[in-house]
Amino acid sequence: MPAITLPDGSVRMFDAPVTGTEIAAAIGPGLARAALVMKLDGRLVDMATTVAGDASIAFVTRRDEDALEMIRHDAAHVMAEAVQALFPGTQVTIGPSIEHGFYYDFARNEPFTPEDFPKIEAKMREIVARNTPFLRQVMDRDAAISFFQAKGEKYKAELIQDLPRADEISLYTQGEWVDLCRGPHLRSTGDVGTAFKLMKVAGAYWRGDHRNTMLSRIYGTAWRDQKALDAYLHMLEEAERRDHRRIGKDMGLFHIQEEAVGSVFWHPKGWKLYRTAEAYMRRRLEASGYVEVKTPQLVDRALWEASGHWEKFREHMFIAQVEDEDKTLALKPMNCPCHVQIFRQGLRSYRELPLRMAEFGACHRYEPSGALHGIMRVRAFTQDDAHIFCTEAQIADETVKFVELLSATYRDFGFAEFRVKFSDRPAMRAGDDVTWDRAEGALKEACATAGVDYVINPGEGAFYGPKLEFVLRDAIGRDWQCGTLQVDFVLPERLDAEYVGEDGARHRPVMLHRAILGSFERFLGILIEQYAGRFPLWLAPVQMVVASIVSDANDYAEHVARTFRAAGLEVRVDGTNQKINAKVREHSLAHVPLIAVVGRKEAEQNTIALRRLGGDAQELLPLAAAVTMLIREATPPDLRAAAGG
RNA sequence: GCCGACGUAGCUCAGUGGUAGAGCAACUGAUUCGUAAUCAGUAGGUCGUCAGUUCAAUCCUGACCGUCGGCACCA
Repeated sequence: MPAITLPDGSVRMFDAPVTGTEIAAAIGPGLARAALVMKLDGRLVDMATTVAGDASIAFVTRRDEDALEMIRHDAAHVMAEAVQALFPGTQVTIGPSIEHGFYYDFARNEPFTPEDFPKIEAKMREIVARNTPFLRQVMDRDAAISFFQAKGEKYKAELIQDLPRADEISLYTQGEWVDLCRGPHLRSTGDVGTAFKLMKVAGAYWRGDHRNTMLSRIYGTAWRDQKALDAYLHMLEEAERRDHRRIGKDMGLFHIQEEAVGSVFWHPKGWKLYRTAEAYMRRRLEASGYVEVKTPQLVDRALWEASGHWEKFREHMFIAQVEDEDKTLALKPMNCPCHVQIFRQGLRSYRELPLRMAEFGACHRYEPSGALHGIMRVRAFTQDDAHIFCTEAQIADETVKFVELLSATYRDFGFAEFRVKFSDRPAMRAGDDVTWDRAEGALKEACATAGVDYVINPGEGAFYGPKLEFVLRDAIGRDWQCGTLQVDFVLPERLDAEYVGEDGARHRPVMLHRAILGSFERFLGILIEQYAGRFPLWLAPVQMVVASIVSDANDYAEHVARTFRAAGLEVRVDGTNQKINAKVREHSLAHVPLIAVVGRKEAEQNTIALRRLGGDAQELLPLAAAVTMLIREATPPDLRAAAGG
């Protein structure tokens, strides 16, 4: 006699066990049509699930977020059936739903190409139109293994073998086709709908391990309806326009070429942007009690051996030899060992701690070729790096201070939101477990004090200590680690850093490795995408163009430019022989925030006609007043309070 | 590094087994014009590199380099 409680609190009695389908039908024909999946005591189950006892039930319709995930999951099943129908001999492996869609990994000797998509999509539409129910079936573990082995699906058999003993093995059939799946599923293939599209093919290692076979992955996207699909595809096009590689080229910010793979050639405008960011960081660090240093690029192998990098990191290091000397040097992949060398000069006192040592350190790392990505992932980059030498008792306080500094910095650059990951001990690590316990504990405690919400990122810590990763998202939705804070008990030990304590004895300091932007290259790449090249005035590499209407006004245009330049603005003059329409268009497309238009009238009256990017209004302003106003607007955010703005 | 796709003028792209085209940009000339494209002309390419097939290769084949999308990696 199940009593079914519905989301509105009402209770319905049934005199025998009922399926979700029957409950929905009992409530009304509209719900019976719309209900795709049932939430049984908070757990998603098939509509065909029988409810024997009292339960609370909610029905998921197409509009619910859960439904979208299931549409995607089921689309993966539909695609798998289509692929196996079209390409006999292909084995299925796994096919989950993901953000915006789904994928399925297939084992096939010949990889798929995008040219196969139309065929597969057509077959998928057939399967959807066929509208066969997804039927759940529980099978004995050994029977399931032999079932899949008999079908030649050795990957599925392997998956079942590794499933926890306690787990029920469920199979889902859709017509003739059957797949191992935990479920739940929509009612039938028709519920998937036709708002899907296959997007790309890719290789992917079986079980994510590069020692395993490479499978052939097909990515697809799926939505509730065509409108949502179209909106998504449109969003992707928009995102492509924001791509920092595209904008970097269009705006002439930087380039990369074959002779220096993974290194950036910064052009004047890009370098101006870089310097603006660097100057900002330098002011921030000075105001936060950091001292800045500069350490060598090329350092003898001996130091890297002492620090542990030679052992753990050598294949990622650029090694340099000199002909006349029997020495091996390496381009530094990190700044930390060098900073310890500065710390070790002379005898340090506890009174000097915390010692915050910053460097805009240029590092080189031999990154795998497949990892390179524009200026976001490069082999030569500059970190806004610093190492805080402190006592264990100071970790929490320094972490809190750091998080505050990082938040203020991100906010000033226009990133209101960022995510934090806590990466704990990796498999390959230096230091014993007791030390790791202490380091992780201290960092967690500090996070609690700083009020930082984080997600655990298991096993992803640095080899010398746990870390916090501050993650920003690019235009295409990819996450990038920018800021980081790492607790390190190991390196001070290895490199023998010590200070004299209050007690007169020698002690080991703790090192906090920390960066806010991470690498300038990566951060600027994300910044470019964030603003799609339309930077706020203080960051814009060219802040103003003075455009003359007639050549008679060119001298005045130069005068205007000189006046603004003297006040600190980056200004160009466009005195070319073009119509003002063309000039406005050109500089607007180049994302110049301010266009000062000057003709005979402005020259006579000592004014400018100001036009701002993104608007078509014109403001006629006396030159002197415009300078005062715009210089104030162009003040970097950290200086605004001081400037009274 | 692995799987796949791609590489033609500064940029975006078209094209063909008989050594290449468009638009924009550039340059020259004319035009002096009031807020998102003035007109005309000129110039510009070892078709990523190296081999092979062929009477003939930018096109077909292979290797390499690079880029792009994933996977793996990211101290």
